[in-house]
Amino acid sequence: MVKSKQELIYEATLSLIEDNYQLTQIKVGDIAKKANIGKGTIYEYFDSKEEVISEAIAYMIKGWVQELEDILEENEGFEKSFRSILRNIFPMMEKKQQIFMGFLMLSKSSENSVDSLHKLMEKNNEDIQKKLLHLYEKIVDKSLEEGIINEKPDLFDWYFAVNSAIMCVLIYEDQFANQKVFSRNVEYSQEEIVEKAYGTFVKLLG
Amino acid sequence: MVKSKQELIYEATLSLIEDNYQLTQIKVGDIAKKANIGKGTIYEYFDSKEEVISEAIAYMIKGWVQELEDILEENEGFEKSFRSILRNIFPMMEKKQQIFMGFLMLSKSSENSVDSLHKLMEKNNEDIQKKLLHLYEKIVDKSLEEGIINEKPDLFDWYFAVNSAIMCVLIYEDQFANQKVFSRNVEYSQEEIVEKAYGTFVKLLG
Amino acid sequence: MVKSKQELIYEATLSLIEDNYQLTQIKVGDIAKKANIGKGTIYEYFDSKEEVISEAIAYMIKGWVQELEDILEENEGFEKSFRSILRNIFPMMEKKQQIFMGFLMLSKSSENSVDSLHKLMEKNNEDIQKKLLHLYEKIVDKSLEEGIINEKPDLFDWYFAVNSAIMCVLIYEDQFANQKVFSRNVEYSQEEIVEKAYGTFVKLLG
Amino acid sequence: MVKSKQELIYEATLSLIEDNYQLTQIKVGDIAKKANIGKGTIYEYFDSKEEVISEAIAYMIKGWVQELEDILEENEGFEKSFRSILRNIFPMMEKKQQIFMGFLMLSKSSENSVDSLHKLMEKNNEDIQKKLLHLYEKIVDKSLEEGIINEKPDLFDWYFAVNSAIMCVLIYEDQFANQKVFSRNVEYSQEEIVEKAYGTFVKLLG
DNA sequence: AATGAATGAGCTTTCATTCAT
DNA sequence: TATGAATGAAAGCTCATTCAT
Repeated sequence: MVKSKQELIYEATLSLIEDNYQLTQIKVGDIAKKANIGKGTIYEYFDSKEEVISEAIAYMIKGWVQELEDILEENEGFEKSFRSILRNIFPMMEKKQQIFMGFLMLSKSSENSVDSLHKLMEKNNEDIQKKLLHLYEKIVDKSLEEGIINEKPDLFDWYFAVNSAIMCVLIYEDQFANQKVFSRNVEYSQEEIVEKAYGTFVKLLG
Repeated sequence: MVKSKQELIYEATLSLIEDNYQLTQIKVGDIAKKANIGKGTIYEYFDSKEEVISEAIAYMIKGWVQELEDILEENEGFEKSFRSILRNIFPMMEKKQQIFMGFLMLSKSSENSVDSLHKLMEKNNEDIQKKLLHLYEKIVDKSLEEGIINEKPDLFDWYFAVNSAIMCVLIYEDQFANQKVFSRNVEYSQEEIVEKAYGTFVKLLG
Repeated sequence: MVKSKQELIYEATLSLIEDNYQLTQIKVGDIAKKANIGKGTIYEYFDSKEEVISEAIAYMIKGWVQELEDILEENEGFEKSFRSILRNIFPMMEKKQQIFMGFLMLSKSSENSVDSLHKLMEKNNEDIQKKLLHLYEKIVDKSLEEGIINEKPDLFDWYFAVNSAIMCVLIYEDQFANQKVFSRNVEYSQEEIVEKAYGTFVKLLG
Repeated sequence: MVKSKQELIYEATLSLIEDNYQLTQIKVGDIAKKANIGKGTIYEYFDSKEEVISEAIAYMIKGWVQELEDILEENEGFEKSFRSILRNIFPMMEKKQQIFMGFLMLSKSSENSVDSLHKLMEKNNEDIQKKLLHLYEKIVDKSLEEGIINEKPDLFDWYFAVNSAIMCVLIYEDQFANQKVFSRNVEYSQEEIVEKAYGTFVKLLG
């Protein structure tokens, strides 16, 4: 299938983010160059640089959330599904940590922001937050069905529990993996971290 | 006591951040205006705008960590101290969420960053991370002394536990307080959240 | 009769001018949209945007001059004809004042102009100027025939006299009609202005 | 006396207009180069390119009107003064015809204009128009005092009379001087044109 | 030491023009 | 013949930094 120009532009943008550009210093010219198209072409499809970036990110995140939902749909048991989800966080983290963490914490912080990039992102944020919350709830409901937890806790509590499990992976990857902490290597296998993460959920809600 | 020029500049910068400027769009001119000094003066004390911002942030965070350590030093019991720490997160969040969350997740993400602001921040990050880890460990050690937990867990585990407790406050403030989630208000009192946060630590390590 | 593509393009262009676009900010895309044709099509018939605009204007002016000449051809007496011409200036002014005034003063001013639109216009100017002069002369000759004036004055004098009569209408419409001048309304009926304009010619040459 | 930066910028702009740039295609970079200053400097003194150009023109015109008023103040008799004014039009025309004619016809034409340059000009136009009208009235009043005309005509009539006299000079310079019209040279001396122009005023109001 | 006027590199965006279909 | 997606040169404007005072 031929990629639409939009997708081409999204992917060029995301690949710049992978190259560790900070969002705010991505240049339209860079995107065009990566995508092998003219600068002007970008403006045929988007109204501004900010729109390109914010939509590219939304595009990526929606993809991620979808991937994780697909895992749930496979109708394996809760534990298997959730562990599989956690395991899938690793490759997602690989290159796009900032975005990943940023969006897990999609926040009202930029509410009064003067920055137009952030203003535009908020338009997508609500939608993404909804999708994410929906995914979290599916996870929780599955654990309920299987009796892993006995009774559905408050919204905040189950949100925080799922989030913490995922955070476990993120924090490990972001701050411990391949690094010395207190001059000590703190290395675990991926499977060990998944174990800890899964355990976090159970401890918090079980 | 007379404020040093540096401090004057730090505070002007931080006050801009409180005004919800995105880091990357703070202008040297704005800082100078806030500080009531000339633009040129800033360059007598710093080599670049990036240096000003990153050091201002480091200055703020070190202050925060110090404040939290001071609470521990007051030699109240563990539970009282830790709850007091958690309670102190709220005002810190108030205006500087982005920074706060950003630094809790001080990460290797910007490792290869093209962005010079982030490059400079890393110089301070290691130092700050060390201070933070140190604070976390003091917390954990205190809980050990009092038998709240029985045996010192692995570095990653205790780090994650303290971090999760703090995250509980952050996530509540950032994503639930004063907002509808799933069209529902999910309001808790500050004390209820402190309760949940403290409980998180206990559940994870207890 | 089917309109030629060229005419279609001229009319789209002129209608943009009526909409009060400044000449220099008319976009090829706007013309194409107005004309309901593709942008590329315009370049099948014209070499550049400037050519389109300058020829559209020439097309319009030649039309005007022709209209005025037709009035003279009707073989009414001089006074009736000239008054009729003056009366016909009003609707011409309506929407295209800038053009109208610009062309009455078609000038050598743009002689060394760097601007390519004006360079191209000059190609048409000479032709239009000739037509206009010819019209003026016909008017003067008619007045001679009827003894309104006794003897044919110098070229500059009769040109200036006809021009002043027309200017009388233009200046009234452009600067007095529907406006306060010195905080006073200075309103005349169209017929009163025609009277003044006609009188101007007679006073200057009679 | 040292020229203010503003004046420097005005003069650079006006000198570009003398070089026959069309207003709309003057580049900020050109102005800066002419003025021997950096592009950025211009934005220290003006908010936009349009502001620079429109204020430069207003600056020039106010200068002209002042020059002509000064002549009236010299308290020579009417005829001498008015002829002197007319004589002074020639050098003003020399290089800035477009502007000169444009402003004599300062018009409501651009009222609904989409073009921001013209929008800004209008802010100055009213002021300039007032000054011009004031000058015209002084001329007329002087002619009244000396009995050149018997009774003060209507506003429109005296405005049109003075304007026509000036137009006589302008049209001669713009369309006849140094040009062939109908293949004939139509050359007059400057003094002959002043004679015709003065005569126009007298014929129209006398 | 402190300043802020001056700078110009570097950015986003526009739009006339081309050309494959 | 007609098209409009693609282009990239060109322009306005911003702002970190310098440096004469």
